[in-house]
Amino acid sequence: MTYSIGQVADKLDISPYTLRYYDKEGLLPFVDRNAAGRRRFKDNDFNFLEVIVCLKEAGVPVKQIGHFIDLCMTGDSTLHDRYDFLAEHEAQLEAKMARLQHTLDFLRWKKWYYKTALQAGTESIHYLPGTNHVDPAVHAEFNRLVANGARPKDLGAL
Amino acid sequence: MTYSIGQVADKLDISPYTLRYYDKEGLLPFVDRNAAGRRRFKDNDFNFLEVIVCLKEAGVPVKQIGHFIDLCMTGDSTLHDRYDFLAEHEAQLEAKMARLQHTLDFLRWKKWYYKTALQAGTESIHYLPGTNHVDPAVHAEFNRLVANGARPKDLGAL
DNA sequence: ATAGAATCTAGAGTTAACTCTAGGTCAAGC
DNA sequence: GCTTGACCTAGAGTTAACTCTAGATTCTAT
Repeated sequence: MTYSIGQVADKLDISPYTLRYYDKEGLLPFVDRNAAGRRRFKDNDFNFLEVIVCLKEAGVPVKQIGHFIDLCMTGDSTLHDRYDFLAEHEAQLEAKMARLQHTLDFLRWKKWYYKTALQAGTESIHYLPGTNHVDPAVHAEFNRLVANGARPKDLGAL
Repeated sequence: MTYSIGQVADKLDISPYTLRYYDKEGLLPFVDRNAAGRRRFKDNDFNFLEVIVCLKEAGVPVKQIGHFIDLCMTGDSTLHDRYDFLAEHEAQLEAKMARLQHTLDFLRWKKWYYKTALQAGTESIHYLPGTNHVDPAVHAEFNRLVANGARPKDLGAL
């Protein structure tokens, strides 16, 4: 069974333009061509495509993905490099997810900040008396609620 | 207490170029200037900067962050819009983290794939007999190990 | 007082990752 | 047989987010 570029594009929810661009950048050296020069993807190619999509989602630049594909095409002598490549990007992704968790925590505290302002009808309830400056005690109060067992995600819900 | 653009840049680990670019894009309307026209950041400005950095990390485009800052400068009439804005990006970030978790799972399965190939000295242990095509049973085997309680993160460790 | 560092603006340059255009070939349905 | 749509390449265009340059000004430390 083989697939045209359009069929692959539909399956992966990627445009044919993008697939050709990936090919130009060396990400798809495994794809066959028919007599007329059109790309014919095989079932096994989806194993590579899956990896490409995964690395893209992980934020790996196209050039580096191309390097990984090069390693794949070279054979068993590169197994260790391929392992290291994946381990490196696993670590980077773990670090990114930790950062995003902090970002999410912050977003939730700010949501609570606006929820309480909204309920009071004015943001000024959070200001130091006689200023437009946020009272640091407000964040401390939020943290206290969380420390007492409230879930950040719930605190911000209207 | 006020801070120069360079001091803020150091604190936030952002270049002064980038801060000026953000200003040009309307993200920093709250920053004062001294008599010579130089930016003077106040302590309270860090509340805004924190939000900007958070939204950037969450992947929100600069233009949209500018819109949020506009809402902030307008006053209490926009409290609901600001709440909705944060709620929307909270949801988007949650979705992104779920996708990244899948990506991480995939990366770990591939790491295990290469770990086992490495231990065998050849990737061909994963191929269907007489082909260069990966046996789908290999992924199934990994899933079985996970279902039996192994942690994906540990399975790939050398 | 003065040298060197930091800042200012306007605007040009860079980079990554697409995204599309032009001009042509190929294939499937009527 | 002919039309319509999918595909091809080469290369131009786009967009976001910086990043830097030039030329002028200002601040800081001797």
